[in-house]
Amino acid sequence: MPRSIPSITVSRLVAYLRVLTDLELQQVDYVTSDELGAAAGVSAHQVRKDLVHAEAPGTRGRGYTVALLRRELSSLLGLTRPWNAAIIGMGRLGQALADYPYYGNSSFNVKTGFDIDPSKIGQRLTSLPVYAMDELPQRVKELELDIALLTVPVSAAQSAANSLVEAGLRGILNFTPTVLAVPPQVRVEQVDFVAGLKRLAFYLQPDVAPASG
Amino acid sequence: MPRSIPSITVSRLVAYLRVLTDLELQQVDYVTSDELGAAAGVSAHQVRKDLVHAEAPGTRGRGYTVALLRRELSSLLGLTRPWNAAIIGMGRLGQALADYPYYGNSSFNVKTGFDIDPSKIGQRLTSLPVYAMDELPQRVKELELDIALLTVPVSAAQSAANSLVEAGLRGILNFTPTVLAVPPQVRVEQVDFVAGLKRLAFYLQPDVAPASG
DNA sequence: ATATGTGAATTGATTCACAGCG
DNA sequence: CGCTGTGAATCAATTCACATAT
Repeated sequence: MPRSIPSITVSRLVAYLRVLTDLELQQVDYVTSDELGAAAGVSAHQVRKDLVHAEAPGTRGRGYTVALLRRELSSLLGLTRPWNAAIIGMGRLGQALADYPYYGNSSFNVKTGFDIDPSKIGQRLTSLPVYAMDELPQRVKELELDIALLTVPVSAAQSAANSLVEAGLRGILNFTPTVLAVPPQVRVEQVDFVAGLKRLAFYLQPDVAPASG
Repeated sequence: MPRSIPSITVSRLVAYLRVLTDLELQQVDYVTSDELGAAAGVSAHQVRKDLVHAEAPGTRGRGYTVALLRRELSSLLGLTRPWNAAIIGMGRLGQALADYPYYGNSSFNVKTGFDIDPSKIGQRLTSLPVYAMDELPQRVKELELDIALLTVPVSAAQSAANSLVEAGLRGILNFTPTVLAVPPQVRVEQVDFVAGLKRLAFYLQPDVAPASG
């Protein structure tokens, strides 16, 4: 039975998981939908509806068991197995991602970088080895890569994505401001901070009414 | 008459604007809702509904005038005036953002950085000057800063946000995986790539049905 | 002919209200 | 008594269908 959860709900589940991880660190045992909602910026109603997807029953009168719910969400979101990632494009952003400390105790292992620039290949600009793009197919198999963090220039984004798909990667975290064309079995998630700036600009205008979201 | 457009619509308008900017560069004169939708990854119906908000009538039988629609969306989104931004937290990510080339011909000017680490202050790690956090209030006024790119460690995020609000900034682009508590006149947009990775992980699981979004 | 613009229909998501359980 | 779990009701967003303009 293939599960199917709307993308917007998945986003909130990710947010709950983050809060629960914090709470567990602080050794909090129980949390109510009210508290969880406040910390994640949504209503208690919303939290309870979302948690239907998790198989972690709460205790009426008391709330949810933090440890149990955290484990359950973690499992639901596929974070109990390791995922291997590579950074495609070792420019400034790629390098920053390579040394980003907050993958933390998470299930993501950033294994390597790729670049077309010969001057970046082989060296260790960061703590990661960097390979040439045409080594992608063999390295994907060798390192069992699942996910690409795509940080190439806009002009190279689609052709890089094509290579990724061909090499067998199934998830792309796309940092370029481009809508990538990929086959349906490949999932793309967008991380576009310039688009974020533009959304901000809209809402900062004096005659625009604040709308949540 | 304060305009009010749902956040999800604003996101799509930003995407259309990007496509239109490309088309204008390629000297394309007209674009249909069909083409625009394909390039932005949404349906033609959706495009036409969204463009109700823009005052740029299309030509029946022909489509929209690229230049006109681009200008209109740009104005609607508040991108015809300059916005001044500062980077809060000059770690790796902050430095990468400081030197990011694609603000391009956009209306965002990243003026300066701030940090609490004395070793980062004053120097020019990047092309930007870096000030101490306690200079924030005066610099916000002096440089007429509008927007903060928040790239401090998670543990410092809320207190930094408080300082930003107090100093009078009204827009925060939040790179930390935290839900910031801010007064209603302050807008926060989230850029959380680890959350993006986690959403990817969910959809990469073999028993999860692909849902769009 | 062709593609926009928009009311109506549909689908989906959120909020409500309250029964049920601890 | 407090808080979860969930059907029902509301609200919002998307899709459809077609009249309308060029």
